[in-house]
Amino acid sequence: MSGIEDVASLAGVSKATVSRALSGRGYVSAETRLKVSDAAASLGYVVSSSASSLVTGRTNNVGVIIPMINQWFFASILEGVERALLDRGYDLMLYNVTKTVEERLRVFEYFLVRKRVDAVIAVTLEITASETERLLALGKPIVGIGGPLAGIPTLSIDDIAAARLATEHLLLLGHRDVMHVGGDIDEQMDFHVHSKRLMGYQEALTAAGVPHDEHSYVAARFDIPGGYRVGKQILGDPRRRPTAIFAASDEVAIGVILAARELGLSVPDDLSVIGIDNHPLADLFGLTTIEQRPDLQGEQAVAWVIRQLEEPGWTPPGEHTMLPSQLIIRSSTAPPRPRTV
Amino acid sequence: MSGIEDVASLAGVSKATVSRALSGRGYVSAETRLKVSDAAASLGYVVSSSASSLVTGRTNNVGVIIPMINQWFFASILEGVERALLDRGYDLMLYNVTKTVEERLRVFEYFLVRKRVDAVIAVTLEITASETERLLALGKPIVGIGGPLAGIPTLSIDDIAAARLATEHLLLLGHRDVMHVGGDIDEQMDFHVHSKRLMGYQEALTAAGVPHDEHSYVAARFDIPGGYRVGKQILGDPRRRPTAIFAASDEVAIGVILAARELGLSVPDDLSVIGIDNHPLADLFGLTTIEQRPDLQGEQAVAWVIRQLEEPGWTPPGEHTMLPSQLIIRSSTAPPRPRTV
DNA sequence: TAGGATTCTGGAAGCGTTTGCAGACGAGGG
DNA sequence: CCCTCGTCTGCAAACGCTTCCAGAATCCTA
Repeated sequence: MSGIEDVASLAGVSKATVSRALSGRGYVSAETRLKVSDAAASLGYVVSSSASSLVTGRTNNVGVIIPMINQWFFASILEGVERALLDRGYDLMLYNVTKTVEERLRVFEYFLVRKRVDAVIAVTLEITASETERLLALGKPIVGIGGPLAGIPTLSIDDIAAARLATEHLLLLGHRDVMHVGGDIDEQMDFHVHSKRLMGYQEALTAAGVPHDEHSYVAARFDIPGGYRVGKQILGDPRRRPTAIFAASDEVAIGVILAARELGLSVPDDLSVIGIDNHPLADLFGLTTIEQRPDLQGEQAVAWVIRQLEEPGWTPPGEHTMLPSQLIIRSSTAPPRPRTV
Repeated sequence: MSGIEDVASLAGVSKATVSRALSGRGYVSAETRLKVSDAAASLGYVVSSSASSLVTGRTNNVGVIIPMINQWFFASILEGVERALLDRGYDLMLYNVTKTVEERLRVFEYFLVRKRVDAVIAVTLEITASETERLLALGKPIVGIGGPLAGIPTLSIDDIAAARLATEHLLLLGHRDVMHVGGDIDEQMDFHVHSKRLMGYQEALTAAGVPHDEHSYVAARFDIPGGYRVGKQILGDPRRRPTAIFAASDEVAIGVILAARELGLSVPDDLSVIGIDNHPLADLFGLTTIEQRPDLQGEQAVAWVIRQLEEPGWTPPGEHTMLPSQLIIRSSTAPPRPRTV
């Protein structure tokens, strides 16, 4: 491995000039710049990032804390973040933080603090006050996806509005017996998504004067099998069966659809189903849904974090930014079948 | 941020001793070690990894090149790799390399070379000879998941054997009309998985003396909608319809099952379906499959790479290691329905 | 008790960059 | 014609660690 010294002597200039020529900082004549880059290329020289970081204090790394990878929402965020970071010449350091206490501790106490990252993107991180404090104490830009989260700028869709929109769609079709299959409130891995979607659902019903109680909401594991299991349970009992279900995610919704099919129920004739996400499988199941784009959320988070890095003093607009989401109507929702008296 | 100097003066020792005490290298008395770690803790000191890397030449980073994240197989590998690396105190640098030529170039020419990683794990990387050469030229440990790949150690399941096993299971049940829905040979994102699974299928049929031709194999996009589309196509035509389908992945198999259901066909009464993976959804669909554990493959790759790092000269056993995989029988396969004459 | 081996510690020399400072040079304005 | 200003370059001092080396203290062993 050749160092800057070798390039300097080959190009017939000093190390300082090589550094300036290659980094584009400070004055270098066009002619010298060319000589230097030729020399560097012919030697296959690349700057040592450790040496460079040591003096500049910048690592060109961004740490990403994410609770899981193997799920559409999270994987999409990660893809978006990765793409955006690489585009801007930053590297991505991945920290998959699960529920385990010791793992969380390790990441917070140890990894993030070692001067390895310039900034942090925290994805739906349920975080304690002391952890927030620790992150802020780093003095590094940090943006959360999800939220809101006291003290750090976050972005997400407006979960309440999205849930309201979904529920209103069902109400508008004429449904009066709408159940909500959501995530377990006690088990939300993130910033209260589950309770916010439940809230939006309740708001819509209340506004429309449609009665609802605690039996209108059932918790499910947040994936297809989870939706399936709850779907089987709810739909198996004809007296309990609603005319429409608002599922808190497309995966749950698809599980419900599978359960309905298995019970011989037609969607949407016997049951309307709506979800949230616009998951890649939504189209296959004709699922009406509220779209969100986690990849774009990832890109946005990167943009903010980089902007803070390159323009000190700048801060993201507002504590919690809500991205728009829109209704996509497919074939899983329809007016309720006229009641056979 | 306090430096080693501060810790040294607080503990009343030299920088050298602090370094030794904290890193555990060289002689330090128990008493001094304690003083030093107390001082470090009270100052919130952590070593600067740039400074440390600069002198040791080690970054404690491992680069992971992966073609996609949003798919069970890849996400699982990534989770396995991440967990294993963090456990050993290494950080993970993520490079999501898609098909784009310029992106590949950028990663190979630029990112990996900047002295930022100690080793590389390449996941199902379809790689040119010159790229391989470039990777090897880094002189850094590198392990591939997938393979084989000339010159670098790789690991994967034995795709041919797995496909053979799956096909044999169908043959053993008495099927003679078995089709294969696989990936597009021309589009394989990785180390010839698709052609190897096709080959295993053909081998099994040939060995059993069951005739097969180019019409026995149909290419599908490698996901649920892909399997669904091809399933609709194959199963829609009663004259063409086989009694069993071996799908090259569980996602494709699930798509086929969905198509069959939609056509009013019963699985397994009218059609047996088997896949490969043991995807989380396999259980929900009662899918018989050949299990593989991408997370363990990831962990294994990490183990090899770290061992090479910590024990110079050691190399993984063999060029291409094949992991065992096993048949999991569920309800999607059964003997063919007796022919109604 | 002497002498070597072992344990412990500090000084100082790097590791490979970036950057402040100063000097050199040419151009342009008064 | 002199002075200033903008451009260009090199010297040398960091940046914050690790580690070689040498010296001191302690412990065994003969």
